[in-house]
Amino acid sequence: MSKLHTIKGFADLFSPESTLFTFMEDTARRVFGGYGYSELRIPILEYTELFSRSIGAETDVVQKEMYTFADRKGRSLTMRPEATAGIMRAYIENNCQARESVSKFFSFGPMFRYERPQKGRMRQFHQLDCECLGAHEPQADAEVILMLMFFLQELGLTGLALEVNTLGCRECRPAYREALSAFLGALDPETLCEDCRRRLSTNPMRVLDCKVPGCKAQTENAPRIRDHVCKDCDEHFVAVLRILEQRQVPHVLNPRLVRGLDYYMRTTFEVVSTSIGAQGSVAGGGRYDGLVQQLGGPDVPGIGFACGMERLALMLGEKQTAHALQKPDFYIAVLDAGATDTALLAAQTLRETGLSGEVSFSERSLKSQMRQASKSEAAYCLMIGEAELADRTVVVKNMESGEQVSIPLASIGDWAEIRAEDRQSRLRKGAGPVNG
RNA sequence: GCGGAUGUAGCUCAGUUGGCAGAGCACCUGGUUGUGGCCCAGGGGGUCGGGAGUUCAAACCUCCUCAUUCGCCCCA
Repeated sequence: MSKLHTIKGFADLFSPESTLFTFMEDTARRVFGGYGYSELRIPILEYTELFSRSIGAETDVVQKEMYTFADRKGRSLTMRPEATAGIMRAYIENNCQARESVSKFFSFGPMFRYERPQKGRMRQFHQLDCECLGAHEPQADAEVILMLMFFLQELGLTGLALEVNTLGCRECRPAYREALSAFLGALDPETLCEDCRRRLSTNPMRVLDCKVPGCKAQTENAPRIRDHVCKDCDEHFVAVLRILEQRQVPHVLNPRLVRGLDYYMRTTFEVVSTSIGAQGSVAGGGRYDGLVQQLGGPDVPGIGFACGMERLALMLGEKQTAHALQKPDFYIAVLDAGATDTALLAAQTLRETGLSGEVSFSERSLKSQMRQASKSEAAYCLMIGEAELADRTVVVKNMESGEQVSIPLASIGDWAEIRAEDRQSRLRKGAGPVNG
């Protein structure tokens, strides 16, 4: 029989990584909830058309990276490569604009892109998404950015850089694109990398984003979109920046910041880390005012962002910000097989009182069991064998002090209650059984 | 889609010019001990990722393949 393994780029998440994901989700609910965002859960599978129409038919994501297949009736379905499109579909389909002028959603879950896996990039990866629909004001952009930065701060992350730019709108972007093409076309193609020579015709704005030093040097004096946007776009961007400055949110204007998905316009932003490898983009987003209409809905503006949870987890793990796993209160060592039932029932009583811990089921030597108890870092080791069973007692050993006492089985609930209260008060004092 | 690296015990990894398959940690047994941590002695464990080739002889050399990983690309 051949060994089974996971699909390339798909992973099983055990603790502590899974714990980090829970932590991020809990923090997201708390922070985003505080801004009036409600959780929206959307399907993982959608009709392919949804993504090709929103993300852009010419993008790499749509052309090369989607998990697309036909269902049993021959309809083309796609595992979502990102969340925004599905949220737009849900918004339109449920007539959300009729119920409230502004709708704010957050959502998280797995996304799928057929890419070559590497650090911070999986084929099944997880994103945390926020979308604000119905507000065209620059204050909405600023609030979204402030919320994202606050969320990252609440996760305990530092060393992140916020980059912002404006991409112009349908009115002014074509003119800029032309100006840029003209500039790039005048360059000696030999001085650009192979990829950029291709981009000249496919997506000239991406040339600005190239990391090859030669290309960077060549585009040093390229026309900047900031200088080519229309009056409305400029005022909008200035208003966003004004709030960031008032709040003293550190940020850098990056004229080269362009987004890979077609639907973005005006404000665009990205949060990058330099400490987690080549895939340093931790979060990215921007405004997408035409998208809802483009998908057949009303003309409703929108702005949002997505966070890469695997990338956040890399940073959390690295800094060990992770909060941790609670140490158990007890470990029950079973000295004789005949005492196992009693031990199990005692453990159940302890847990119902609020304590946590495990029972040893195996008939191993006491030495081995004590080693287990020690390894589990339980506060107390309870021991029960034939002798204890006979006089209805249990031996309770304080693992820290080494003290041990024999208490009646019948009063184990009382003992647990005292212990549980003790733990509560320790938690209140901040010296609880939580390690950092 | 393109490039580099890696794959040997449960884990982390050594393994010289091709010559008996190794260490540390973990696990188990015994000793010591204030019934656990430290220490001592012993033990179980391996398709050397898989397949083919070269050779008297391959973990080591060649080819193929699978997997992992880091980059490019792309993106969060």
